[in-house]
Amino acid sequence: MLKLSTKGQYGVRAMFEIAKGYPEKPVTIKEISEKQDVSVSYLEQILNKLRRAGLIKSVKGPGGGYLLSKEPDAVSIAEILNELEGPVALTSCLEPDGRCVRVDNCVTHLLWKALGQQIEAFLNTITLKNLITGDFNIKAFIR
Amino acid sequence: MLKLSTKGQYGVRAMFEIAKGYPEKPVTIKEISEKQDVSVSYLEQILNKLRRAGLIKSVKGPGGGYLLSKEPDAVSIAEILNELEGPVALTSCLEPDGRCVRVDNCVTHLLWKALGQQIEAFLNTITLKNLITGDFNIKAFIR
DNA sequence: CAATACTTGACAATATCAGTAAGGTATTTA
DNA sequence: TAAATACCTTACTGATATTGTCAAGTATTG
Repeated sequence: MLKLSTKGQYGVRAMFEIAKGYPEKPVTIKEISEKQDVSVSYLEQILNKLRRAGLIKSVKGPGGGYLLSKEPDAVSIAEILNELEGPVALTSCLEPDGRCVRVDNCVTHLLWKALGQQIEAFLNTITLKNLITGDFNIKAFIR
Repeated sequence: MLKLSTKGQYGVRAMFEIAKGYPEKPVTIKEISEKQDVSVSYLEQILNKLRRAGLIKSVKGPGGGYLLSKEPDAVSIAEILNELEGPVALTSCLEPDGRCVRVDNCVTHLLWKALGQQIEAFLNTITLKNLITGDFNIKAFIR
């Protein structure tokens, strides 16, 4: 249960590659495609969204590519996934524009909301820098 | 992102209704259907799985219905969702029978694994009793 | 024995996902 | 200034999973 879409997964991996070029070296789609084994076409869709959201900047022409807009440790996984898949919304009534007819007598509403917050909180603490250095601590979050 | 299927949602709500009858009063599908606004046919599929998994027992004949197999505070939300949707597996390579070709150089593998564990840990601590009394503490999990 | 309730399996409409394809636009370097 | 490089946009399609419905049973009890 609770699958992450490939767009989200690939997006994070693409951002990881771009982050490695920070702050100077633009990373091309082709490089990302080869290193992360994702088609150029598909990556274009993904990077487009991320660029429009301001997470990355593009540099055209030979020697061009993509650059991170801010420092790797200022980009959380939550931000990336939010742009590609929207916010965590375990049920449709928890979506930004969703309304729940049953809210008041819905015993599970609070449960899903709490879990969603828990997930967001986790993803907010992990950044691209953590991914690069590999030093995010699993145990810190489990109690 | 990260949607829960209706089967999982309805399943938890159905278990909540059944839990309210614990330990004596069998709860019929029809009652659940009316109180939780889910079709009888669909509930049959869901309750079937839960019964086969041993989470509930069925009593046939007039006055029959479904009963919880164990105490409400011994049934976690994780158990219910596990039966209906399988274990948390954010990516296909984290599924029970999945193998990841890229594991070794996959920077995100550990990340998704950690998040999955975090989610499972949360769901393991919430029980049907918590749902009934409404006293699960959100703040306890967020740091 | 009739009412009530559970059991099973087949099936279909939708929606979402995952990915491809084609053609266009912009920029830089030689 | 032209060729190379790279990004941009839109449309489309096949696969898969979800979300149920429907029909025809079987079992139990009052």
